[in-house]
Amino acid sequence: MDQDPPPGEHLLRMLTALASPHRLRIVAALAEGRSYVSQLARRLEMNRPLLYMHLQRLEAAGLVVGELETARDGSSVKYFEVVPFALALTPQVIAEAVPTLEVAEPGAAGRTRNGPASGGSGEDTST
Amino acid sequence: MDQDPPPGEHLLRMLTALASPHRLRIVAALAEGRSYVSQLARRLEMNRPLLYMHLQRLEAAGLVVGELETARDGSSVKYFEVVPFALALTPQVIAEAVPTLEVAEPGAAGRTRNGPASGGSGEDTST
DNA sequence: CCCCCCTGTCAGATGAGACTGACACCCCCG
DNA sequence: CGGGGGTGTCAGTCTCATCTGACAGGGGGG
Repeated sequence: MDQDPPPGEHLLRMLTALASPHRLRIVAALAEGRSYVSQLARRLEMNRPLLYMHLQRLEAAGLVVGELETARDGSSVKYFEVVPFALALTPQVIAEAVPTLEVAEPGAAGRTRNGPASGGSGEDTST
Repeated sequence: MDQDPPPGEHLLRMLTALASPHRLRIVAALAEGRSYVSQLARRLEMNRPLLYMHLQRLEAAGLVVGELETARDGSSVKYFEVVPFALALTPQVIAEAVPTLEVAEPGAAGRTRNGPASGGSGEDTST
């Protein structure tokens, strides 16, 4: 089940996951130590369902991991902790990752939005 | 003139600027060499106004710079090129940048949602 | 003169994500 | 039994970024 997500897709996923003040704050909070959903919701003063969604997004991007622990008393508590990721973001990295981005999805929805594109004017390869 | 944008704000701006397949593609294209708007629009097969907006966003984040050059014949061409940025993205960096994020809109919204102090509930410092 | 290439900006339609309140369910404690 | 956490999920609303077509210029060349 461990497929290879193209670098471009993964990069985009990480960026979209982090491009949100709430999610940045969540990561920062988890960087100080693991916590469970309800507690974190109180700490950050946000609704549980909302926090839940953000956590799922972060987890989908591989930035945090959640584990449902069952205490001895039987109560279930879902702990989250941050993954020690390290992403060097440079134009070079982006340039190498982009070619693996899926261009657009034809097929489904009948939007055959074919573009005549340019009229073939001066496409030069000048520096 | 040269004010200090808080690290958190700047970080968020860069992330939101890059969290878009189109903008990633633009950066990748510019990484191969400078280009002007119309040419880039043809190359990436997107509308000029749209590309224009994305370029402004990238420029606002300080990831690219645009310069309006006037050729000898008087025609104006706006060239863009990528800025050699290098951002190391780690939980640590985020944790340090987040405290400088503006919490929310001040003034309005009298949500004095002050925590009734969750009492002595389970605010544990467990690891 | 008309045609072509370029920049810059806008009102408006569209869609995706953010956000809320409520629900079903579990388990312990008084 | 009732109350108090905790998780997981849902339908619905609402805001905002995105995307499009069109416009108003500036300037060169056949």
